Amino acid sequence: MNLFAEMKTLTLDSLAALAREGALPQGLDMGNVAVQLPRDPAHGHMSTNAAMVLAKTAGTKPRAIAEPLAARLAADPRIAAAEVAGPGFINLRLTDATWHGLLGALLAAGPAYGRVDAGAGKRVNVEFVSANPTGPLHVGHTRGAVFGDALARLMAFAGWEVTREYYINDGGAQVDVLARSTYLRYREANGERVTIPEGLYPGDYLVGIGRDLAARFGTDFMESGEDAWLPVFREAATEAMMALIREDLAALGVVMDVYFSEKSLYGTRRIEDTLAFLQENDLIYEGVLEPPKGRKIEDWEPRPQTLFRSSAHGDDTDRPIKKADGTWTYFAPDIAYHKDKVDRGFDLLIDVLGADHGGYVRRITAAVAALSAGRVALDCKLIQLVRLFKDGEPFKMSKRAGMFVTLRDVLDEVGPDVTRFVMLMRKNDAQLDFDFTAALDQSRDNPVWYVQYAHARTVSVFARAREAGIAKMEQLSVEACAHRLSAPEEIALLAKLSVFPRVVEGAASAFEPHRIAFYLYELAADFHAYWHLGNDDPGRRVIRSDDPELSVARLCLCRGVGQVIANGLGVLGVTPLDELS
RNA sequence: GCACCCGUAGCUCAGCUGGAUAGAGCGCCGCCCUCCGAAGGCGGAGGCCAGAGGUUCGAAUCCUCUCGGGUGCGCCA
Repeated sequence: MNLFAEMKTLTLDSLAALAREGALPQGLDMGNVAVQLPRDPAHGHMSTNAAMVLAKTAGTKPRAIAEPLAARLAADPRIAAAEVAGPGFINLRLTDATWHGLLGALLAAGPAYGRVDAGAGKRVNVEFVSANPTGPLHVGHTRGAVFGDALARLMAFAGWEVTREYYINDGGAQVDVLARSTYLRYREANGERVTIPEGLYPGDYLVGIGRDLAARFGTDFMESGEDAWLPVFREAATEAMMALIREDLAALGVVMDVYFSEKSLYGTRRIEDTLAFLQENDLIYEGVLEPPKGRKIEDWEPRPQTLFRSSAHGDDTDRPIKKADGTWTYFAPDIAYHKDKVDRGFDLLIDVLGADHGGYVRRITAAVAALSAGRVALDCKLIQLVRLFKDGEPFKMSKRAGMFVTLRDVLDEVGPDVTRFVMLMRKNDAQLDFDFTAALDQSRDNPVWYVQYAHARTVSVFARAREAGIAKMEQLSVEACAHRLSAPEEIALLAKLSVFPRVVEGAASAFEPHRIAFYLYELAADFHAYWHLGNDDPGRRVIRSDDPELSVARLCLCRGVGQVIANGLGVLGVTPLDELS
């Protein structure tokens, strides 16, 4: 049930009726007509801008549209009052019965409340993390993982069919570096003293893999040349790293649907075929790039390369797909990979990337536009840096990875739920300061705790009700008692609950899961405020042993709040708590 | 030099794709509570939305320019 959608439909129907009657010109563009949430509660529960938006093209004054429209809207049984106000807004106040109906629908829908059909079953591919398989995931990856997964959940909740995907960069030079680093650990496990030279990966996490390989191959590769062991070690080390990464993601609550290997693109003509396709469309040519202006590159010399004409699709320059020595740049397999995604029939592609990949967005977007002839949109979301703090001090690096704070380090400090919520309290393109101490604080200052506390209250109140002997609790239905919810704060709370589907819709269409987190914080604040009213005035407590019917009505309201918090947290991938530790 | 992101209360940030008198938390000031309906509650001050133009009924939001911060810019991915 989406009251905003219902009211918008009603508004559009009313406008159509006015047009039929000749009160409005036929065929007006209704695209900008909206039903909105007024900032000021004095302006009613909802308002519509229809009269102002249409006045100009209708060749009349806003009030000339607003008056008859308001009269029609007011005739609807769900609407208590429709008043023309300000420059031409129509402010709507809904009847109490409408709100009571909403609560019934909410509780009936349960976990499905808030789902919308904006995606209409269209298919979206969300690619995220896609870290090089050369070590454990670090904080930066963690934020990307949390964002990508929450976005995937959000899109699914908004009616999209979602595929979560991880692109394994196992084709480039960095996996050779990994193999060499692992080989040294293998020698170490065979009793040799090794030092890891500059340029190789020094992290402790390779020690165990070296040991495993020593157990598997004994000393077989101690005397061989690199040609012999490199492919073996590359394969084994990459596999081990991906296992590690899957475990890290699982610990965070992230499960991918598809792991796509870059390597699978080589030797299968898939890159060649993709480029041939572009060639046919005159998007590939041999040429020489201009050096970037205003920036000195020491050893710049013009070289002929194979270039992709990305400037034909919105990029500011063309991009190399082959190095001067004729081998592929990373861009070539990336194009083939995105071609594969397009061919798999997705309607929308989303890439979640680190902010340092900002310069890459234009060219890959151009590539997808070219590959799909504009049918498939690619949207790249850039994830900004995370700065970690503990007790106000910058958080120190990990012991096991040697250089960076790992996902495991973060989980060890605060656990997956807190990590996820905190990382979703900020827009993806804003830098995030994450203070472990503050994130575990039990006070209003801490949004995670505040929202969880609200949920726990909506649960614990039922135990209190039983203790208080609310006898008819189990027998009374929402329908039978909801009419007792008439206090302004109760209607206001119901109105807040009615906004949830609308928030979901907006967040999904903007690819902004953080909106859910902020909504939940607001809802929690409203609920706590409602709850506290009972401290000063026992008559406003949820549980009134002298009035079981009213108690049950208020319990239903609590359950509704709890349900929405649980649903919202579900979208964020955070487990709602029934009690606080 | 060019491109992208950003600039909102003293601080950290929201602002529902253009709506009405710009919001929250912290900090500050005032009042209340010390009750297991616990880990606090209520209220107040605080703003030229970086600046200047433009678009229109209406701009923090869209366009242009300026200033200030971040990121990136062939042979890494």
